[in-house]
Amino acid sequence: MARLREFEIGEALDGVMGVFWRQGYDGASMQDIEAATGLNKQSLYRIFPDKRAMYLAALERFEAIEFEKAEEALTGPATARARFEALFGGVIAQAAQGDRRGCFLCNAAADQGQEDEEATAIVSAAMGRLEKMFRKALAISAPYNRDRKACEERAAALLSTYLGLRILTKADAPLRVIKAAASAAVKTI
Amino acid sequence: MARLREFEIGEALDGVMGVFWRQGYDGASMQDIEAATGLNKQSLYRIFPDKRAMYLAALERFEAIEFEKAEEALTGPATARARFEALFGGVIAQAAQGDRRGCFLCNAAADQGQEDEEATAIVSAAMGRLEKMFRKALAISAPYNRDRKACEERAAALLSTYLGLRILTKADAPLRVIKAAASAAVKTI
DNA sequence: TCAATAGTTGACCATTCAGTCCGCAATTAC
DNA sequence: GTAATTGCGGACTGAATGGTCAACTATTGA
Repeated sequence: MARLREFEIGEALDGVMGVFWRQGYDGASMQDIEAATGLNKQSLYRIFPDKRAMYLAALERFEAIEFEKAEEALTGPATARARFEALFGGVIAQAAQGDRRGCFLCNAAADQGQEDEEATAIVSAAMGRLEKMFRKALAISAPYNRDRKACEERAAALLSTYLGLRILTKADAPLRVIKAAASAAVKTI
Repeated sequence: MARLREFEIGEALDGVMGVFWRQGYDGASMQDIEAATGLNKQSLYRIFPDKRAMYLAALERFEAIEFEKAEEALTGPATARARFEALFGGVIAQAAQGDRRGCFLCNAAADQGQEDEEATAIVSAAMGRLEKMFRKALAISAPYNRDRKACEERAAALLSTYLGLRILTKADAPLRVIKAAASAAVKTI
């Protein structure tokens, strides 16, 4: 006996995510969020208790999307090297298209690292899961299917490179450097 | 015929840097900066025209300090691998001591990337210089002293890993992962 | 002594911000 | 129709912000 919601929460969350991704927590005002979602404050506050909840929800949504993309790249091809070529290729393509937003999780680490433990926990957990995914992706090929230590180390190094690539993207580094880094990193596999 | 300044601008700048490093631009209020420097607003505003100038000056100071440290690590030892072992060892030591501030330049990229072109330019230039320094540090050893492409690619990959290490530090990743990443990265040299 | 600058304290201003509230129209189920 | 909810718009609040100003003391060189 009540009116139904006219928009998808997911779509609103996409808008929220975009703003925080681009502008950070403090850099995004409620006005920006209203504009990005096409909703007004009241509708937003009906869904989320406060701005921080919007941020955390956006962060978690980003993580989910990011994981889906990474999983696709890292399970499709049949060799470890091809898998990471696919993953890093996506980063390069993004940078080549002028998308300089970088990685929202990295941004969040820098943005909220000292202020919001919950945000840091989300980021930290995401990186842990990513590392695990990297290890699994490596374990399809030799020597990583036999040598556990090599697998762990390589996964950690690739994760580090991956995050670095996204920082370089955000920092507007020349595409040449981004491509070179990705290329060299893949060759180590 | 005038009273002399009673503090060192450099010391004040160190305080300013610490605050922005930890809290980001928007996250740092003038009150925080007053507390960190031990100066009051008026004295601060006599040195800097506004808050943004303080931020940019702090960023440049960080870059200078960071470069000095990197230069020391990357010119001391006699082999390329030992040089990067020294550099990454510093990052690990910092993380091991619980210093989770990460890299101010990376933070700045995330924090001010979309808002302040000058900050982005500083960050971008710093990364360019860092890449150049990495190349020079590699060029002492084979095959990088002969193979220019290998040198460029390796330098880019190491830069990416280096930035990634600092993000992992900021994101509170387990020390195990940071160490593993550094170890594997150094082995690729 | 005098002029000029440094430094401190506290008041002050305009703006912005997150968050709340109210009124109104629209939509749904009963 | 009625009750309940959604969405919109605008007004509003209290707090915090960056930045300025004025008044006062202290220190310096001439």
